[in-house]
Amino acid sequence: MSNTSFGSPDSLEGDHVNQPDFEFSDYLIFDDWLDENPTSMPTTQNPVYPTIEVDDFGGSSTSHHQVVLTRDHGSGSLKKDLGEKVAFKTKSEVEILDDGFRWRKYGKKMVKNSPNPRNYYRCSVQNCPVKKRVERDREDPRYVITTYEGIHNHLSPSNI
DNA sequence: CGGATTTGACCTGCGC
DNA sequence: GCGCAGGTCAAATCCG
Repeated sequence: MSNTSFGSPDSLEGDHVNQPDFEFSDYLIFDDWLDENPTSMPTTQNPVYPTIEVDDFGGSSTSHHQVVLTRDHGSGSLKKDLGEKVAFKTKSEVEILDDGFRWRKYGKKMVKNSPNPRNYYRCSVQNCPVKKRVERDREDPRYVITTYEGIHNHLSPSNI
């Protein structure tokens, strides 16, 4: 897969399009953060869209992450949710960010809401029910919206 | 050879 | 009841 259609000359780092250093587990801290701020707990009635700026990723690039935590745990919900549902909005040229886990793409779909295709990934670990949805922002193709669904059953890919 | 990727088809839920 | 949109599967293909 050598699709480098997004190889824009406006490279953030010049060489490394894949941040090889940062631990994606850092993102998961946001979930804890939410847990400690129940007053900020977003609901289906009052969604909260906190914006977190991370300017120390790998120490070489500045990234802005908008975190949208969705707790669609309504008692009347007919859908069965795998657990947590977290959406990240990340400024990146590539959608395949090295978050430390191994993902296997299992689908691609063109969504009506966006001119860009939406990609579906699943954690390569068999026990892991975690799914990931990646799509580009409709208004800002430079941004990638990543939605995680579920919780990893394993500590880290290194522990497989 | 094994694992990952691709792409179209199929299935399900929801709205009208 | 029908159509649309989103989500998932699975066979074929490619790469390391």
